[in-house]
Amino acid sequence: MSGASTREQIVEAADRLFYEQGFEATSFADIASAVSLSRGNFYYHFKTKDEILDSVIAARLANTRKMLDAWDAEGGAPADRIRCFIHILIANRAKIMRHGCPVGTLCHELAKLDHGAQRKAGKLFVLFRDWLTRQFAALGSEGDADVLAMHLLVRSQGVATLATAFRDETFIRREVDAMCAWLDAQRPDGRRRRSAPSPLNT
Amino acid sequence: MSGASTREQIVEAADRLFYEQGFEATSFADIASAVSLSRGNFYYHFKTKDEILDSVIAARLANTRKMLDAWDAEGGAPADRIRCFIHILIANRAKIMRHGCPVGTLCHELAKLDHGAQRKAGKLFVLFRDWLTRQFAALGSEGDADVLAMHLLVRSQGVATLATAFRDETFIRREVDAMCAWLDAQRPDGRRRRSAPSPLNT
DNA sequence: GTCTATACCTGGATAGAC
DNA sequence: GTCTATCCAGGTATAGAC
Repeated sequence: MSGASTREQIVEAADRLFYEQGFEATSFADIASAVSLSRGNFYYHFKTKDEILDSVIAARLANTRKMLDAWDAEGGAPADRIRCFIHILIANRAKIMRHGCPVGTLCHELAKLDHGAQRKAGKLFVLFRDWLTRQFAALGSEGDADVLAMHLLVRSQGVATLATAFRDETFIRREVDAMCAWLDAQRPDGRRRRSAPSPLNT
Repeated sequence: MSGASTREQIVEAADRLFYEQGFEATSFADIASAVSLSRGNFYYHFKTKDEILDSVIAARLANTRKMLDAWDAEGGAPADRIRCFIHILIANRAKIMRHGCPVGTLCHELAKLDHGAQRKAGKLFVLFRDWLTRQFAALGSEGDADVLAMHLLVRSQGVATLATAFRDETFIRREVDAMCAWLDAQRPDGRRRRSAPSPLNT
């Protein structure tokens, strides 16, 4: 797999380091050593740190689009697709407990730095928002689709933040279950599917 | 009001700057100039940056306790007190849209830095969690009180994150209303108070 | 394309005069 | 308690040899 160009390797390493350590705390030297490049040579590929950030965000946008497209292509019901989204919290729980959500924490950091890439990073959220809106619309909640999409984003972001603070896996699973129960209750025909009654879904 | 000691002024300025710019992005020079001190003299009051962070967190803990105690002392019903908590999102919406939640963003940043003060910062969340748990218990939901408390923290943190990313005040108000409606539904006697049916509270 | 060397700046931290 | 001067580490960025 020598296929990845140096540039791609840099972006991949920077992506990981920005997530794990934060954008500001990650130095050129960190990224360079991660891809076994000399610091000097590094500048052949990227002139400034902001340029790397830009490429990292572009890569995340592309990867996110790919993931959402794959979920669309799988051909399940809209509710199943939304459950795929919710279950990211379970699948990535270890990383989330240590470093938070990659999207949420990046947006927060850039906001504090008053960084120009804020808007571009925000597009990651837009991607999820629009995709979720389409799923809820397909589910039959045309009028409220965007409101429901934002609500689901709220809950997943909140879970990520508190998972980082409390490092409690049981808590994550409980909230994920509550989100799925809430999803089941979003049925325009008014009928709700209730298995075990949850205090979070009343 | 020359009452505030230099030390107190430093902590206050650092508190504000850590919130607005982040801990790492705030330099000694920033804090020193904010309180009109020379950089050299600064070290008379605080030896290291971590020492300042420690004092800032201690101050935030004290202020939070004071606020929660005040809400307790006001003597309203538990549900009213919880509504006070929820409405922080409205009261502080301008700052939240620019810098996020002071607690959530600090915990996130310290987690990325793998900073020793992580645990201490997490106590801010513990403070809110325990207080909310007591309110929900007083409301009559003894068994689920902590689960409900965490759920409310989840939603407020999620709203803060997305408010920063989207800068949408309408969204904040809508989610706050949904949280209040959800609160109204948390009645152990099974009766729900419904005014306008909301898609987020079913 | 890759390397070494280096200029330049900022930030944390100290010493010591006043 | 406050100041100036200063040291040192680390980070961004450039020049130029190979």
